[in-house]
Amino acid sequence: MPHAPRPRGPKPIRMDPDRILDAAQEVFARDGLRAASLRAIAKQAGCDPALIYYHFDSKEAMFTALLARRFPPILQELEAVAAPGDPRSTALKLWEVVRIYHRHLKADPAIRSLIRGEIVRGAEGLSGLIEVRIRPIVIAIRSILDQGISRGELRADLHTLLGTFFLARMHLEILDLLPTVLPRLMGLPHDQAVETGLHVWFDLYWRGIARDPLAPLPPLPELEADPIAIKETRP
Amino acid sequence: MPHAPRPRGPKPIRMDPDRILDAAQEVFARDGLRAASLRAIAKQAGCDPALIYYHFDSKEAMFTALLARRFPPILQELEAVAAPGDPRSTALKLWEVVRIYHRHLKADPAIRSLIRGEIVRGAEGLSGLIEVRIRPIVIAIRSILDQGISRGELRADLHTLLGTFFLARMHLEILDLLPTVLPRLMGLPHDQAVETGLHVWFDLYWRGIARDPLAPLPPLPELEADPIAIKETRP
DNA sequence: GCTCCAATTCAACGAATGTTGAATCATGTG
DNA sequence: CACATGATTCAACATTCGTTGAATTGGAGC
Repeated sequence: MPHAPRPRGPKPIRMDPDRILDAAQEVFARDGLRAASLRAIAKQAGCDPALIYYHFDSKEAMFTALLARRFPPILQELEAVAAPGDPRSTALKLWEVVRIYHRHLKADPAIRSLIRGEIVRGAEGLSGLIEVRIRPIVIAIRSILDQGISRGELRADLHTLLGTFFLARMHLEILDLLPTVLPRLMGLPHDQAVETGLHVWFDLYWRGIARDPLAPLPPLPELEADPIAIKETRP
Repeated sequence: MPHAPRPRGPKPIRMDPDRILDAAQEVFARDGLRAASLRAIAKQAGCDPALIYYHFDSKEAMFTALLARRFPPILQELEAVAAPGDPRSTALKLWEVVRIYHRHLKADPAIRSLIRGEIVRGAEGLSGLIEVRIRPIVIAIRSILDQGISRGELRADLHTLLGTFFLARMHLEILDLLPTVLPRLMGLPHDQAVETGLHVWFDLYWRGIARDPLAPLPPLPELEADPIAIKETRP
């Protein structure tokens, strides 16, 4: 056993905390939030589990950091669409909401899982943070619906809070479940399950909330498949 | 420490395996599926953890048993509604689907959690079983939609598989999230959050799928709040 | 070249988990 | 009453988890 004692010190390349977050995101996406272990995250990041505790206070602090780098860009885009100055029709604005959601969340199952499950039950310290992040988003989308009523484009008796809930929530379900459930359940090809599902859903949703449900939807811009790069690593 | 050695044998009352399932259901509902431990279930049931392994082969076998006693009654009721002989209007039939779901799942967050999360990822052995249980339910609901199209009550271009997905899935979301999310997010009273949410949702959904979206819905029977008794303990 | 500090690794701790084997009791049957 | 059998408990097992303290290294500043 005379192999040399392994070097203990730092590797030539310093570990960027953001790279740990990338690894965490990937492991969360694969194993789920609770089942993801720090050891698995460390392995994915290529470092020792203890190093995570040097950069973050705890596992929960990693969640917070994940939320902190993912939500603000989403909120910023949503608030731009919700700004009263935006002259587009309500239908186009809501479809833009779908596109923004889609662009930011499609490639990030970890955040979806976080939003999905850990709101109801789970670490109590987390839910407060999620509230802080999600409430402004709800307000932005809801204001689009409120403006739509004022403009006479949406039915006057629309419950805008629940309408917001329906739109955002079903979007998550479509992203997470359609690609896996539909093929296994009904033998449907899953190639474009999400895109098809979102279009069918938006059509049904719009008929449900529009003042004139039979008026055809305007042409909708395509969904962009490319995920959003969270952080540009400079060369 | 001269306390007498505790009796090791069986308690005067035999432990019914169904009582263990009841306990499991309660603990799953409280802690979630993964976080629920056999020790917590045993404590809730008032027995030793090892006893669970006498009545069930493993933790997974408990899940199977839980599914086996919950799903058949739901399916039976749904298939009765989906029978082509049923003369009721499609709107009433779909509302009846909502009521059946509601009656059986409202008081059983454990099963909802099982349906919700463990389909996508998680124990692979489970998902097959869930498929076996869920597929017939999907078929029943979808056939209601198909019949609705044939009768001219639903829009001809309706995607019935996705329509089934939307109806059942949003129902689960409403049951689980509205009572906890809406009050915390928007200060809404949660007393009748679920009932209100379901009515608003069904109204929107029906407008989305109906051939004549502006025709008013027929009077809908009330939702029954009382949970279904799973097993009658004979006296 | 020496020193100090930030970054990293190693090894271990305590707690919790699913599971098992052996021991113990209760009860019905001969 | 003896005894077999089914039901229950105890104690322990091997893992895994989040977390921590000490040791070790590389590089920056003097």
